[in-house]
Amino acid sequence: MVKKLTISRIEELCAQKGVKITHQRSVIAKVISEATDHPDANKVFMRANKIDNRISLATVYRTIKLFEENNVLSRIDLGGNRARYEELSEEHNKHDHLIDLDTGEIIEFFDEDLEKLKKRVAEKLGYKLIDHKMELFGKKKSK
Amino acid sequence: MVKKLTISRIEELCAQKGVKITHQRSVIAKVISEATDHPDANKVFMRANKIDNRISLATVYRTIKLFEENNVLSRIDLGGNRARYEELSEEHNKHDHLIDLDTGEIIEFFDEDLEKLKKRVAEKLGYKLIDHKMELFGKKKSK
DNA sequence: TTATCTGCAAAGAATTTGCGGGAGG
DNA sequence: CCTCCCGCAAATTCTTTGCAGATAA
Repeated sequence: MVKKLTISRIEELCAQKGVKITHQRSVIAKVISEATDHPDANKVFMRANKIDNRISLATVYRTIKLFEENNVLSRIDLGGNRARYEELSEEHNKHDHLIDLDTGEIIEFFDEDLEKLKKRVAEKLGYKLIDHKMELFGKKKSK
Repeated sequence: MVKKLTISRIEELCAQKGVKITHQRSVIAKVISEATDHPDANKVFMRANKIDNRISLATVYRTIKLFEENNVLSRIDLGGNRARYEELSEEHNKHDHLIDLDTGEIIEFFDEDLEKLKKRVAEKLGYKLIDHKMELFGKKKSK
């Protein structure tokens, strides 16, 4: 054991779901929970490894997959090849992404009407909406 | 020259945009235009290669990239690792995807209100909406 | 000819896996 | 001990590229 880290939301969720939290998993969870930039696996690795250099890239991948399978983490596609990740928010915090095509900046947003409409559209097709992903790509309007 | 193929919509678009159409590009365009299953690069290769075995996987990748850059093709993320593709529809035909979580079936749909709302949400954030991707994941409601 | 395009095989990048050693019951 | 976990390095998988010949303008 190295030191006790504050418990991240991901870690809480894991506890709820019965996913065992080891030291490295805890560090990886913390890194992802605290990230605001939707890091890819390698970024997560670098940050986690900086906190504790006993953490390997393989473990980062294994852990991310474990988290994904247990729905405490979500993979997002922001164009480009590598997968990027973010903490899976609670239902009422779930947000979408708007990517600034000029700067690459990612704006998170939530729109109640949009969420309702998604649900309604799925219903109309005979489906119960379980999950969804949406990315808007836009350019800032010069005032 | 082997034989004259019917001209696909992708090919038309290329002509419009001044993208040179070679024999292999024509075959690849045709394969993608006619596909209804959002094939990945390898599937496109196998189908194109079946039509004309002078077509290599490298060319498929190069051509897909060319098409993507010229906006006659769009890459979609349906979960899983590989990129998948579909013909880019005209503006008024642009659709989203609903993925059946039980069967993996992909349902294409278009909802006018949803499109308008997306645009409005982007505006509200100060952006002009250029493009967007949306996938809904749901389960069929047992009647 | 001159520029562009292709196939092939090799290189790269991202992700996964086999294996033997470790950590914690 | 027993089981699950981890680091390491090798293996896979998907995609890109260098090169020399083929094609087309």
